[in-house]
Amino acid sequence: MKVLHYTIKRQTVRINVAETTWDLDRFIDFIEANPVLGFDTETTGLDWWNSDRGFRIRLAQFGNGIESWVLPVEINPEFKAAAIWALRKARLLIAHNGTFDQHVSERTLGVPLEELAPKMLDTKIFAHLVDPRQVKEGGSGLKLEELTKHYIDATLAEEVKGSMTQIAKRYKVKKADIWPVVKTFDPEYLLYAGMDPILAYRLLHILMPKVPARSKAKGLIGWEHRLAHITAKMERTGYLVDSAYAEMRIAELKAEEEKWVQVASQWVDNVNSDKQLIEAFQSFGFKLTKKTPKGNFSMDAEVLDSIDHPLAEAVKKATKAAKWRKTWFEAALNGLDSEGRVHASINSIQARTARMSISGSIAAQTFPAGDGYVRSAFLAEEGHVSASIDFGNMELRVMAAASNDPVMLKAFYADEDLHNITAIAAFGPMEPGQKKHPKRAAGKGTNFAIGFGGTWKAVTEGFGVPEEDAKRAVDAFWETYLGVARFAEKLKDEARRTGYIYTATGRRLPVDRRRLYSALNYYIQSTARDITARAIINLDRAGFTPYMRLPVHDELIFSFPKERAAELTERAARIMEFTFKGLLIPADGEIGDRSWGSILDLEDSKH
DNA sequence: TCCGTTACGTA
DNA sequence: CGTACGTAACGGAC
Repeated sequence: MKVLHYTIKRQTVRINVAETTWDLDRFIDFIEANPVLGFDTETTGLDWWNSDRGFRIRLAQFGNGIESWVLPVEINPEFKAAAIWALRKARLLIAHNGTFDQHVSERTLGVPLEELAPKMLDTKIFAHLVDPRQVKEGGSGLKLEELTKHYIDATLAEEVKGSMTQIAKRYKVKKADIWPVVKTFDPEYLLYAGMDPILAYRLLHILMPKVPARSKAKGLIGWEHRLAHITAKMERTGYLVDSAYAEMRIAELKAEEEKWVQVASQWVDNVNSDKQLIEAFQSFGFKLTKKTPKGNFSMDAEVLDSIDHPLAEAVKKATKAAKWRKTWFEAALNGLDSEGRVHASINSIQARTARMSISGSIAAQTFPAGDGYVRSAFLAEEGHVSASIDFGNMELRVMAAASNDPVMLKAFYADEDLHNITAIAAFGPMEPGQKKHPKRAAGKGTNFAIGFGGTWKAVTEGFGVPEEDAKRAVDAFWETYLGVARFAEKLKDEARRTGYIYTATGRRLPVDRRRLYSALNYYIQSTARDITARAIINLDRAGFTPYMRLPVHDELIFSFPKERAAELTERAARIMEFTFKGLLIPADGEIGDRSWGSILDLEDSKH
């Protein structure tokens, strides 16, 4: 047995590293004496779905606040058996981003998600309930290193968590490539690995009392863990990829890119270099004016659109083709497992407002809307069809219900078009027989922009509404929806006094006092997220998880057996819909063919 | 090799 | 005084 020591704030912690089977007696004693354990794994990478072709677990670590054990499970099957035994023996397991370690445990140790999730406490969830802000927003951050720095010891965070960077340098590899090559008994690696369960254990005990009483009273801790378990099951299921379709699009986009790079090459040798483009356009005599926040000349789509020169068109088309190919189609193919599926990483609680995010091989939340161009690369199971169920007007309905605004509520109860209502308030009534107000766009832009915390400028820039119309519509909004105005003021006042607002689910959201106008948006966005989360949890209880593929903000994507698709879509939509403060948030389903994209290509699709 | 900046896709 | 994300790329800093 190897023993390492490290000092956290003058307190010595001990890391035991098992070297031979004889060491396991003491490991077993430790586990039996500690029913609540910090837990972590070290692996060869992040691609847990490739456990049948190269992905391996290397170390399994267990610990309390002052002592941990590192089992190099890769060198000894008895260590592996001991790790499995410990996972089963533990009453509670504390891990940071425990979802990853659950996937690893399932795929490499055979201990399924269903067994670990009920006793897992994830410090990322606790950290988010205490302070959801990123470090650059003035918060604690959500990564283990950031939390260690904020709550435990800055030096420790730098030394231990930064040590993998140093190790990578020593092995002369990139930081991302160190995981499979670092030697099992490299002392720095063992220290890094052995500290993680200690840090997770300590963090939980620091964070637990800081979780707001209202969050605890509303049961948010248990609720978020259940949600994380369900999204982990969605990750495990993965999404079937139509490789032939992706390959076809890749070839098409490559040809497109080459064509336009060729055109651009008369003037620049790199279409992605803003520096070269600025020089080129200036040399042609174009006067650039738009600046970036840092004061450089801007070279975005708006600027390129305004320049009447073949280079501008070539740059737009070449860069777009390259980006679409790499970001969506090649990412999907690169992430394929041995069964032709990709596994997204669903961060069930991520944004300031707790919105979920999806990263990795299916950046679903950034897929181009409007048609099925990208989504057609993702398929329902054999014999299944794709279905999408989304909430209708969720954020505006939340705004209406939360503020109890009589005008807005009346419009929703009477099933009237709220964008028309806002347009009428600003510009007068519609002609008899008209379905759409001639200035409905200004009404729509205003309704959305206000929800974002915006002003008339947002309506102009974001929705292409003339300045005068935008100003008039925004003024009319606040004069018409007095309940919304009062609610926004109430939230601002709460934020001004306390630095926080609370949502109906008991979530506490910090609001920067210099940006009080964002309080309304935080409330709405976070409440909408919680309504989606609630839907996911209720669908899970009703047995729908095997059919669920991805959450996309106000929409859930499913793979349903073809013959039962209509019935299941209807049942799922009824489970999803929710009455928030007396107002129904309706859910509506659409069924396509095999691919996700086919839903958007339906003739009568609302997309 | 890392990181800040920029651009751009979504709700 | 326009919210929240993730990804790709450049180019200067190390």
